[in-house]
Amino acid sequence: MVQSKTELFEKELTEMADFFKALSHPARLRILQFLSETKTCITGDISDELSLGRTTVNQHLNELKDLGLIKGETEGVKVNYCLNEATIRKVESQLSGFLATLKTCDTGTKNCKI
Amino acid sequence: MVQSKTELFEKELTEMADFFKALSHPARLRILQFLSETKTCITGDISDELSLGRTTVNQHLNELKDLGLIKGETEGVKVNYCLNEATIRKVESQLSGFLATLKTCDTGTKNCKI
DNA sequence: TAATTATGACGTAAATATACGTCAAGTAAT
DNA sequence: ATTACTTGACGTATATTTACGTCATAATTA
Repeated sequence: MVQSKTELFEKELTEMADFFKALSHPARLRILQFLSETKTCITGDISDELSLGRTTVNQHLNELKDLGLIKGETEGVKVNYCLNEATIRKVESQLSGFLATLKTCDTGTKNCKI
Repeated sequence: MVQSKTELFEKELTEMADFFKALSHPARLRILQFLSETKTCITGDISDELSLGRTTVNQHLNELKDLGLIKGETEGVKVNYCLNEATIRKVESQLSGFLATLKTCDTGTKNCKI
């Protein structure tokens, strides 16, 4: 029992950490950016855009999909990927909310060494 | 040469991803929260607060320090840890800036399957 | 000075993430 | 019907992360 201590933390923190994790790889950021830039639902091989193999990109897509950041709707053989703007807005407010509450002590206060 | 393809992405995306990665673990979020809540510079063992060993916490602290999210100033034997609010604000604006630009296509547009 | 305390450096086992190849199955085109 | 195409499932090698123990070192304290 060396690992997996995440259950020791509050659910909210863990959930937030999961969203940050989804955004912690340049390929996934690029995918989100790409889906947004094209202003369409992209079908099929996004791997042409990134310099990564199809299966790798698919893995990244699934991670984004699992967290609800993108949608992937099957249409025949192909799959249309779109941003899920609802979740993105939720994440945006949750994460910036967290960061916004982080305040340092005021300079001069007891124990404030800044 | 199986990995480390991050150099294939734009520097800006990679830098953002690095910040998000620093925030992708509940222990590190908890540390930031704790440093903020106490409104002081905490000296010494934050591991009392989390249910993690000292060396583990130290590792997390170093990751946060490497990215400039916290400061750790040595004072004798002890070390005072504080939030680095400047960097936190930078990350905050970077994050919301990135997410804010992510827009889906408009419903009804060609290739928009929403 | 000796004991205690605080921290850093180093090593390491287990877990997880990353990148990709291969195969299978379903759909569409010929 | 056969072929080509698109995707998902599975396996896997390598890299990285996580959690921690141990030892070393420097600074206090007794």
